[in-house]
Amino acid sequence: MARPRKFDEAEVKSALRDVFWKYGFDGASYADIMAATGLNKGSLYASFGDKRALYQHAIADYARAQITPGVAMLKDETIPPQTRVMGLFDSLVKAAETVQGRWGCLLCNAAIDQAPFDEEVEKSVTGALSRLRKAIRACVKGTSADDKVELIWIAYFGGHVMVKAGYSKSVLRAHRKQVAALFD
Amino acid sequence: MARPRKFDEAEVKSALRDVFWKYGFDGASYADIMAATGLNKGSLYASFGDKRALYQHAIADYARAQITPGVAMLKDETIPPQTRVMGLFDSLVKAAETVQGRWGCLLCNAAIDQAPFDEEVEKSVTGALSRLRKAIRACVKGTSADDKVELIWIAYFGGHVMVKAGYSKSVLRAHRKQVAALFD
DNA sequence: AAATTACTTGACCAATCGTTCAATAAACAT
DNA sequence: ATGTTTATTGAACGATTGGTCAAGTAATTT
Repeated sequence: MARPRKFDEAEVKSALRDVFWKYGFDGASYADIMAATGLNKGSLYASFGDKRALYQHAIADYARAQITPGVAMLKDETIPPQTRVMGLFDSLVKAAETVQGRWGCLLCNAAIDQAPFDEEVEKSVTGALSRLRKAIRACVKGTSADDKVELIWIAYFGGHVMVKAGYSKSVLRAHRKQVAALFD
Repeated sequence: MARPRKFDEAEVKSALRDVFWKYGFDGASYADIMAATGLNKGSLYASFGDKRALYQHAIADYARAQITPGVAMLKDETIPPQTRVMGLFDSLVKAAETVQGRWGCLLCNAAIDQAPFDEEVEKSVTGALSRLRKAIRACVKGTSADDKVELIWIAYFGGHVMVKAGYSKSVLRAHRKQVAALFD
């Protein structure tokens, strides 16, 4: 062993997550990244690799912090399935009031503007998102369940995007109501 | 009068539209723009202004080519209101099969990644999109009409985004069906 | 304390970014 | 045909991009 790292890896990763979340891959410059992480390029390269690798770390951290808890909640069998799904939209409405929430969903953003041009990103993003989608699927029973899941999914994905595009919470509320109606 | 322009202004504008549509504002380099338009930087600057001005031209051309016809169709009183709205989703499904359609909607893309940082873009985009939205509003009557419009709107906006993100037509079909159900 | 190991720094790289401009070319008016 | 006006060209600008690396620093081991 020799000199240990000065920084906290988890903190750096969540800083990476935030900076790419806010600005996107192209929009985030090394100046932004250095400011957010407190590390300079050399350290970033030595520890994590190039910019695309940093982006992958951001994606992984977003999945850990946002998707995994959501999946866990959707699998919580102590709650009625409908309530679990609605919980997803409750947190979406709540997120819309926070600074980070207004940046949309990092994975959805990545799916839109990076996945078409980067196969590695495409893999990570669809991997994480499909975990969430499958968890939703398990909460929906009955006739035309697949159609319902599609609608819930687009409501979730689209909801994030609408928030990022600046649409007000009332859009989300109407949306949430519509998803609730699917369970009647 | 002196030397006239060698290029066709409408052709250049639609080339601008396509290149920004496909790559986004940040993603489109002057190399791309020059290749698409056939003009070099100097001519572009002399004729249209800087890059943001080019982007505004692209937005205007997209509105002319895509939004205005949609608004006209929505106002066509020879057709039942419901059919007009469904026509919007028919063309969305059809667009999903074309190359350009898979780039999403230029205005929605702009609303997501440029409008938050550029007030001029924000104005143009919401201007054009709200024309469409108002035309939808006029097609919806009865109780909770506003809620229905919100849902149609997010279906339209979100539908474009989902296509750009690579989701298959089946998503759109389920979505279309859901909008149709609003009219029952 | 000395040696070893690895992290951090900041200068530096080539490439590309958006932008400008002087020089050239072309069409109209006289 | 000549002069005027405008369009086009392509080289060049400084700034910034993502990426590299040798030198300096600091913690651990012997």
